Amino acid sequence: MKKKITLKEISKRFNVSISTVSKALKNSPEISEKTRKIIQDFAKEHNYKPNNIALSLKNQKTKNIGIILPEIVHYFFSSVINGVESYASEQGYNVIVCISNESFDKEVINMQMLANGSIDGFIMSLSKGTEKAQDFHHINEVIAQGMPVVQIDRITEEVDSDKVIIDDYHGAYHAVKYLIEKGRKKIALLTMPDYMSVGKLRTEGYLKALEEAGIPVEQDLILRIEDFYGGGDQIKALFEERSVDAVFGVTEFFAVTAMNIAQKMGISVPEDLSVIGFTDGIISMVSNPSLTTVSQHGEEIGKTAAKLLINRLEEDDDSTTPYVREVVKSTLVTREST
Amino acid sequence: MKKKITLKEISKRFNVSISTVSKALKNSPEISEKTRKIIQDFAKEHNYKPNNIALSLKNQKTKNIGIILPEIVHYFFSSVINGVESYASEQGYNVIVCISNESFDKEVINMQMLANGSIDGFIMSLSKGTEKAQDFHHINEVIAQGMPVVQIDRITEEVDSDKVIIDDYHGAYHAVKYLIEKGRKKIALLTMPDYMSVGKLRTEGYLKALEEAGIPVEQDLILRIEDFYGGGDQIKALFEERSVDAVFGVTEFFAVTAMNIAQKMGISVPEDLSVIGFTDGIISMVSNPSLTTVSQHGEEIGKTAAKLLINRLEEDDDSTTPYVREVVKSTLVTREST
DNA sequence: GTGAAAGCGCTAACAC
DNA sequence: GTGTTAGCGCTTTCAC
Repeated sequence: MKKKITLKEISKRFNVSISTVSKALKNSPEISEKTRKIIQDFAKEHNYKPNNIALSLKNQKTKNIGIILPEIVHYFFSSVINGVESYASEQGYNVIVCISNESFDKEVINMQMLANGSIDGFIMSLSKGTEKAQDFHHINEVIAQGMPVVQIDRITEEVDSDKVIIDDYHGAYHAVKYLIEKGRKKIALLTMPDYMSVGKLRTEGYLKALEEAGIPVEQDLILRIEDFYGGGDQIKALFEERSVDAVFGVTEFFAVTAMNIAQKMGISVPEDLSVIGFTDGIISMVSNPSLTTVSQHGEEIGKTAAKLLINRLEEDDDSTTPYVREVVKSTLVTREST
Repeated sequence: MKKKITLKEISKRFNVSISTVSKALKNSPEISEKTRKIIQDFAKEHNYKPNNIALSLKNQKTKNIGIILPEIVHYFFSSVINGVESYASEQGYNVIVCISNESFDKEVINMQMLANGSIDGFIMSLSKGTEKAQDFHHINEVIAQGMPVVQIDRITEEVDSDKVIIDDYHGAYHAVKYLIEKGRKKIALLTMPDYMSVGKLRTEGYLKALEEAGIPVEQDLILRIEDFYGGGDQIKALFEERSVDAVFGVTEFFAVTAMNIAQKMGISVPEDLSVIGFTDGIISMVSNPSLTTVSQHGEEIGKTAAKLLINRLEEDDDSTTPYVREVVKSTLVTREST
């Protein structure tokens, strides 16, 4: 078996027209049994497969979906891809992955590149840069061009589209409430700057839980960490200056970092300090002690988003299903750190 | 700005032919300055961009590269994607990601799906199933069809292609040698079954280091773990039955698991037990104590593979550059666990 | 300076 | 039962 074979070549081989071959391969009753058979046999033997590009051009659909994420070396996002990929491939779709690296510019370029026919629709989570800039024109443009977009996790209400999120607010609220029920009172919050949508919501959940329990909010127990893979110094300073009996980190990384710093300072976890993180990834499972976390169910988010997008792609063009907002429930996975 | 606009529509708008528009947009001197200007202005205003699919069909190249990996929720593989994506997007290529989930069948299906015109070439790492089955016909077939393949990490010599690997053998050898130099003598090996190419090589490196130091190999210090995210029971049994003063795990996960089990049994790391893992991921950084590892430089592997592939795609079809084998050096990153 | 036509690979309505 | 034709969007050669 060599080079891919085309309808044209098969048609030449048997001195018939291209359309005869096409029909024969599709088992059309228009074609005589005999002709069908020889053509099908030949095609099988030469492993004929229709060219995807030609089909895309003809059908005006690529059967590709684009997914744009801020980063990929991160448990949550890679499990999202996993979910998207698994549902998409079941449905005969391929997944084109672009990484914005948290950069607004790269996000814009990626979108424009893919929007020129390479894909049928987008699944995306906003980059840090985009959330900071609050500029969403690139997303609204592709939507205006008739290309469906499903926003996930880091979303904006400035763009009208399907959305899949977790209940960040309630997830955080329940985690902090759990700490309070365990008798903790001086609960530190390790969060992101407020322009990050998810950081803001999780912070609000924290505040709500404290308020409800009648615990006064102390601003110096709240650390806003700019660098998602940093914060060590700030955390250390906090432990040195204040007495703290629990930590709620809005990422897995923040929580584990806090736990390690505490242990090095002789603070034992969970006896002296309870720790809860967000994102139930591998880090949480292998940390020592293992980390109690709010599980984000990334794979389910990905699957849900893919389902929403593909449904929309397969429905009639003129149908005008309203946009939906799916909320995937987070769950508290308790382990040794609390 | 609405629906994507085509050359045809522009041509109608100005009552010129399609080819005139095409040339005008390409700034061809054949077209009068005046015509060029009005067409270009109109195109800019309507945000005209040529349709990628049409270009692909015309040029017989898609500017997409396919990457097939056994899994993605894994630091090494996601950093490989990162590397591939970053180089590819610099060069104007998109990346289509497929996940075989360690399954032979899914690997075959993915390859065939992509090979029908969706991409120009492959980057791939063999699934566990494929290594077990030792069946590589699907790969040889796409190569026979003229589609370049770059194998990375988990490779086979049964397929003649470009390859990018790390020096698994030497990486393991140096890690174990390091343990020996630290005075360790009863060094356990946590490895994969031998049909996994990388597991086999790392095992050989371990054996070589022992041999060189004159330390007899003890088979019951060698654990072959079938489940890449398991092995806890086997490890526990080992620690209970034998006295061990060091552990070399061929994955980060094996090493951290061993470390945690040891600590729970009251064995202190690194005093009583030194631990080294493979793959320098986030787990290693946040474990407590942090883990000494053999860094695999996934991102560099991805970048190198992408470079190799794209170079081959852009060279003349008839040029016959011999296949190369790039070896990315692994490095030992020492941390608290040794 | 502009346009017609062929071709990339495929499908489908319509002839014969 | 088989073939012709047009068309998806674009490029490019060749005519005018």
